[in-house]
Amino acid sequence: MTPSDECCSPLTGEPLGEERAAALAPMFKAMGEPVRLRLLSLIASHQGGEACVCELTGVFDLSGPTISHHLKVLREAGLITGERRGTWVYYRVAPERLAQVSTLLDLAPAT
Amino acid sequence: MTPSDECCSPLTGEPLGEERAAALAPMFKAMGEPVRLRLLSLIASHQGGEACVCELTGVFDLSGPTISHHLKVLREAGLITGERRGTWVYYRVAPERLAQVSTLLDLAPAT
DNA sequence: TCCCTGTTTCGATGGATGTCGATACAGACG
DNA sequence: CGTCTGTATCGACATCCATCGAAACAGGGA
Repeated sequence: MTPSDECCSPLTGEPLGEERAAALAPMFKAMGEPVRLRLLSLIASHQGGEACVCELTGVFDLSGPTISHHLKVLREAGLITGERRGTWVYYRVAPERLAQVSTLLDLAPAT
Repeated sequence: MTPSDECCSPLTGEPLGEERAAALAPMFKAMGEPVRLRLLSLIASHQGGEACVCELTGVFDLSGPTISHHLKVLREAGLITGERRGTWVYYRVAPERLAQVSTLLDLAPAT
């Protein structure tokens, strides 16, 4: 499913339709795992806006395949993008997707 | 676990610590289920800022216990609060929690 | 070419989770 | 008090998911 949907009115606007909810949920689900949330944070806060997988694996007491799996989930949720440069693979966040979620949760500033 | 933690600097600020991530993940996990995301949206967008369970059950093709279970997950994640008034139970969102998440995902406006 | 390292995929497994029916609890009303 | 309705809990079950080791793939160098 291509997440090329236009953006999101806040939750408070109108009830989320079934399809919209089904499209948004995977993003939250991806961030709903502590390791993945930390991975996302590590990538987002990394200098240069990107982080090498080789730098991420060492942070956790988890096997390489497990880290790779979590990165795949984040990638398929559209939250990060990966690029191979030579031997190493670099990941960076997808800012528009994070902004989309942030906007969704923005309750009306002042009622 | 009391979610009385201080607020959140954006993801881009510094890497999320293990505890902070463990505290935040349940919120995302709760919203990572389409039915729960719609429930949250239904409550958030409902007139008066609160919604009766009796109005929520009919929206979905799911049993009462299942809806009750999802509301419990949202409640335990701190995203909604419930109050019984007579026969019916009313739920409303916890604005500060949603704002917390929204802020967390707010990437620095301009780098 | 062969090997070495970094990363991903595969297959298996134990534990978490969404769903249901049955049941229990809470409050209103005769 | 008994009963009816709305909501929550319980127990069970099927499915999903995080994790691992083994193996495959990618690229760089000897």
